[in-house]
Amino acid sequence: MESRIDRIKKHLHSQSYKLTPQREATVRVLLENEEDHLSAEDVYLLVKEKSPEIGLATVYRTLELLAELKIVDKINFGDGVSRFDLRQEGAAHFHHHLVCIECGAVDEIQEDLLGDVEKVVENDWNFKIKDHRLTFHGICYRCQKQEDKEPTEQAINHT
Amino acid sequence: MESRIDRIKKHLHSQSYKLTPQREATVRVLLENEEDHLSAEDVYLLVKEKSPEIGLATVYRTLELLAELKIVDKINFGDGVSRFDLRQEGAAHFHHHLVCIECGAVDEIQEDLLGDVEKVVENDWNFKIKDHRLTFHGICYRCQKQEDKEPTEQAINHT
DNA sequence: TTTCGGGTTGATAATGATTTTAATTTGACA
DNA sequence: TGTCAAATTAAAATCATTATCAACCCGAAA
Repeated sequence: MESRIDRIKKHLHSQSYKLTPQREATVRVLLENEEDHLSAEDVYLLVKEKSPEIGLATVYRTLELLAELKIVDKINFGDGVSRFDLRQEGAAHFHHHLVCIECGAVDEIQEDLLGDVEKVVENDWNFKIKDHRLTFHGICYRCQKQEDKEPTEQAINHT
Repeated sequence: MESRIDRIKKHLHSQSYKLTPQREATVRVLLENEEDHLSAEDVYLLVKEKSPEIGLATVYRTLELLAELKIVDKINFGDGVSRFDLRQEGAAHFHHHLVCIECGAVDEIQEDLLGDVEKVVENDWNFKIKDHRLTFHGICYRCQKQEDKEPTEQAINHT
C-alpha cells in the first residue's frame, strides 16, 4: 500500500507535480475504496473525515490531475456525476464495467475482453486505439437470484 | 424518410404519446443530422431555425421521451453534455463509437462486434445483458494521414 | 355549443455538479 | 531571510439540466 503511494508520488514528481498532504489524502481515499466508484463529492466527504480543512475545489483539481496522469479514470454511467476509478498498475487498458439496472451496483471486469475486437477496429476502420470504455447494462447475479425467489412486478409483466 | 417519421409516430401513439409539431420538428432535426452527435443545445438551436417559438425545455423533454422509448440513445463522451443518437431501426443493440483524441471527431460502427464478448460475460459473470456502451478513444484515419504529412509536436515526442 | 380534464408547452426559476476567481499559504531555493 | 511560483481555500460564477406553473390545445361529456 505504502509502496503504491510512493509510486504515485514518483509519477507526480516525474511531471513536476507535488504530492501535497491534500493530494495524498485524496489518493489514500481512492486506495481505500478501490472497488467502489466514487463521485467527486463522495471522495470529498471521505477525505473530509480525516482532513476536515480540505476544500471541495481541491478534491476536484486533484482528481482532474490524477486523471490527466492516467492514475485514475474518469467514468460516467449516465447519472449526472463523474466517477473516479484507480487504474490497475501497469494496465495497458481500462477495465470494463457491469452496471445493474435493477440495483445500481457496478462490478468490474479486470480481464481484457477486447483484444480481438480491437484488432478488427484497427484494421477495418484504420483507427489507432489508445483506450476504450466498455460498459454493460443489465441484471447482476444478485438481482437475478432475488427475482427467482420473490418475483417483482416487472418480472411478472415480462412473462 | 417520411416513413421513418411515420413509424416513430406510431411508436409514440402505441405508448399513448402524441407527435406534436414540436416533437416532430425535433425528430426531423435528428433525422437530418443522423451522423452527428448533437447535444440538447445543438438540437435546440437547429430546431429553432425552423420553429423559432419552441422552448428549450420542450426539446429536453422530447429528447428524454425519445430516449425512454429507445428511439434515441443518450450518450456521454466525457465533455459535460449528453448527446443524442438515433438508433438504427430494429437494432438490438446500441452501436459503437470511435472518438478521436486529436480532432474530436466521432465516428460510428454500426456492426455488432460484441457477440462473442457478451456470451463470455453472460456465462462467466452470470450477468444478464440488456445493453452496452463501447467507445474507443484513439486517432482517426484523418488525423493519422495528417501526422504523416506534417508531424505535430506530439507526434514527434511519441518517437 | 359549452365545459371539463389531461397532456403539452414556454418562460423562468431552481438545482446540482463543476470551474473559476481572488486572496492567502506553503515550500523550495537564491 | 526574502522571493516566487505552485497550491489551497472559500466563495462566487457557470453551465447543463430539471422543476414549476400558468396558459394552451383538443377531444369527450354534458
